[in-house]
Amino acid sequence: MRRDIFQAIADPTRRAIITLIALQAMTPNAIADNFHTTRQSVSKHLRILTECELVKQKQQGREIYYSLEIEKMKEIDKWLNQFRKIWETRFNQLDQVLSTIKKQKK
Amino acid sequence: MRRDIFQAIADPTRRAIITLIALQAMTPNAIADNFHTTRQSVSKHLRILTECELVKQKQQGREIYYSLEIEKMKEIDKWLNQFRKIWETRFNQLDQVLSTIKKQKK
DNA sequence: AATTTGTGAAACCGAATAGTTGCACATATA
DNA sequence: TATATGTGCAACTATTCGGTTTCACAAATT
Repeated sequence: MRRDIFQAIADPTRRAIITLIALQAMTPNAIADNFHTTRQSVSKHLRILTECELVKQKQQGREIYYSLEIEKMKEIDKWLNQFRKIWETRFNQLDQVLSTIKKQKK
Repeated sequence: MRRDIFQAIADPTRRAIITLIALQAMTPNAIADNFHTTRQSVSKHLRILTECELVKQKQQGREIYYSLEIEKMKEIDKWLNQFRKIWETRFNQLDQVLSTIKKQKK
């Protein structure tokens, strides 16, 4: 049972949930109303999101409000950093390297 | 057969492949040498990465060099933008909204 | 021409996944 | 107290996934 942030955002429903609760905390029922799925299904997604600490909950009587753990989202951004360095470079390094390899082989 | 970029980067081996070929194009065999897996397994991952246009290939005789389609990576960055706006805000908006909802209910 | 090498793809398998159904439990409300 | 509501969780099912094995084919090498 792999439970990392990349596996968590792989599912489109979970990405939609994340976007939905990013700005305001919501209950599972309220979240489910926004999709063509059941409350139980949303509950399962929330469990997965909670397990990888992407989401936090606040009990409010019998209702549970879920909201995004925004700090955790930075981890994706952090992973992207290595590629950001590349795409910020003007010329196409990849083609350069490729032709370099080609030359070395000859 | 859902084939989007988020599902593509969900697998840790695929993320490793992406990192590996980000700076220089490599053949499937060369890639496989870097992991504890078979060439066929890598080939399957490359197929998935190709299907969602994260990777491009260049035939070189009987060898095929795979390299990262760096532009495609920007799509993840683009998706992150909506959250970047939030985490760049100093105070915690989420708690604010939550207490607002609480007040409205009373 | 025969053999080796690099590759894609199909068939198969065990594990994981998303969703549904049903149940249990706690908190509201009548 | 009885009923309605909000929720988590377990069991089940169909589908997908990652990996292995096997085969086919084309390009190099002998």
